[in-house]
Amino acid sequence: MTEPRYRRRKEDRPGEITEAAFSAFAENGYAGTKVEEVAKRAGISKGLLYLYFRTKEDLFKAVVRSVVVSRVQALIETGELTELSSEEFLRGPMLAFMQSVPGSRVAVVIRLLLAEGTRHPDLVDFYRENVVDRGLNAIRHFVERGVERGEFRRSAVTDMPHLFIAPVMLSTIWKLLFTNRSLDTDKLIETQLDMIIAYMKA
Amino acid sequence: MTEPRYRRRKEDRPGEITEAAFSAFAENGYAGTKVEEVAKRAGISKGLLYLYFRTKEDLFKAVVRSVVVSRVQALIETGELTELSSEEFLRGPMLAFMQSVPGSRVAVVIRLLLAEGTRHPDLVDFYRENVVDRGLNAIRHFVERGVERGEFRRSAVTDMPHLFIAPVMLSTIWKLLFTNRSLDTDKLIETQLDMIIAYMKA
DNA sequence: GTACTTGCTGACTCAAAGGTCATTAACTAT
DNA sequence: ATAGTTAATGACCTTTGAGTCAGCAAGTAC
Repeated sequence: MTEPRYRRRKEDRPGEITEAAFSAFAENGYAGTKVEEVAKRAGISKGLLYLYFRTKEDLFKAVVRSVVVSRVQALIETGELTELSSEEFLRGPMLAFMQSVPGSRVAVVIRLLLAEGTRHPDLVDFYRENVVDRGLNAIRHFVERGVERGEFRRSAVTDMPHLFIAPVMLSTIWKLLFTNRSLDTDKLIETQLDMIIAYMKA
Repeated sequence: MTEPRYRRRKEDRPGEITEAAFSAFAENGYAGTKVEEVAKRAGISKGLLYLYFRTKEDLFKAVVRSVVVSRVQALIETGELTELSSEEFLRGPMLAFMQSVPGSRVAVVIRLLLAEGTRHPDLVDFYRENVVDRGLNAIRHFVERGVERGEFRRSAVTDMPHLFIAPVMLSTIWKLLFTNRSLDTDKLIETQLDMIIAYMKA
C-alpha cells in the first residue's frame, strides 16, 4: 500500500532532464550550475542523470539543440507561401516573430553561447548554420523577392539582412541584463522595421 | 652582481594585474580563468595577487571598471562642443566611434557582463549607469538638438536612441562569436546610420 | 511466488581551483 | 653595516563539484 519510492520512466527522462537543465542554466549560467542541481530540479538523482548524459558538456549541447527546434524553419515557410504583399508580410508575421524572440528561450541560448562559446566551437558552428545563416538567407531572399516584384528599390539592405536582426539582438540582451529596467522592445523593433521599409521604398 | 629574484613595485602591480586579468578573461571568460593563470601572466605569484585583490570577484570588478574609462565621456563632450552640423557630426566622429566599438575592449566587457551579469548585479548597475544610460542620453540630446535646429523632423527616433546602438551591439557579438566568419561590420553600422538620418530628414 | 533485468539511488572518490600563511629577500632609514 | 619594514614567494589547506559504482527496488516473464 506504500507509494513506490520512484518510478522507472526511461522514455520521459531525457526530456525532463534537458528541461530542468535549461531552467538551471537560464538562472545561473553553465559554469554556475551544478549537475546535482539539475538532477534535483528533474526530481532524480545525480547518478541517473549520468546514465542519460555522459558529461555535463553533453548535457549542455543537448539543451542548446533542444531549443533550436525549427522555429526559424516555420517562419521561412510562412514567408514563401504567403499571399501577402512583401510589406504586409513584414509588418505582420515577420514583426510578430521578431518581437517574440527577446522573451523566448532563444534569448537564453544566446547568452549561454556568448558565455561558453569559445569553449564549444562546434556548438557555435551548429547554431550559426542552423539558425543564423538560415534566418539571414530567408530574409535576404524575401527582400530580393520584394525588389523583383517592384515593391522595393535595390539598396544596401539587400546585402545586410542583419539590419533586421540588430534591434532584436539588442532587445534580447537588454532584457537579459537589465531585467528590471524597462525598454519598449516591441516599439524598438517596430520602429526599425518601419525605417527599413521606408528606406527600401524611398 | 646577481640579478635580484624580483623587484618590489607596489605602484605598478594593480595595473599590471588587471591588465593580465583582462587578457585572460578575454580568452577564457571569468569562470574559465584560474587566478593562478592571471598571476602567471602578470609575472607574479598567486599570493601577491591576493595582496592586491581580496578575491577573484574583486579582481573581476576591477577589470570591468578599468575598461569603462571615460571613452563615452569623450564622445559626449565632442558632440556638445562640435562646430559641425548634426548630420556631419553623425557621419563623422559619431560613425567613427560606433565602428570602433566592436573591436575594442568594451566588446570583451559586454561578453563578461552577459555571462556573469546575473551574479554581479551591482556591476551591471554600475555599467548601465556609467556607460549605457549616459551614452543613450547623449545621443538623445544630440538628436533633440538637431530637431530644434530644424535639421531633423521629430520622429520615433527621438525616443529610441537604442536604434543607433543596435547594429553596434550586433557587430560586437558577431565578432565575439563568429571570429572567423566575416561580416562587414563597418558597412552595417554605416548603413544603419544612413537609414536613420534619412528617416529623420524625410 | 520466484527469478531476472535494469532504471535508479546516494554515498563515495578525486582533481581542480580559490584562498592562506610562514618564510624570504628587496628595499629604506639611520 | 645593521635593523626594521613589507613586497613577494610558493607550499599548503580547504572546499567545491564533476563523475563513479555497488547495491537496491520497480517492473517483467514464467
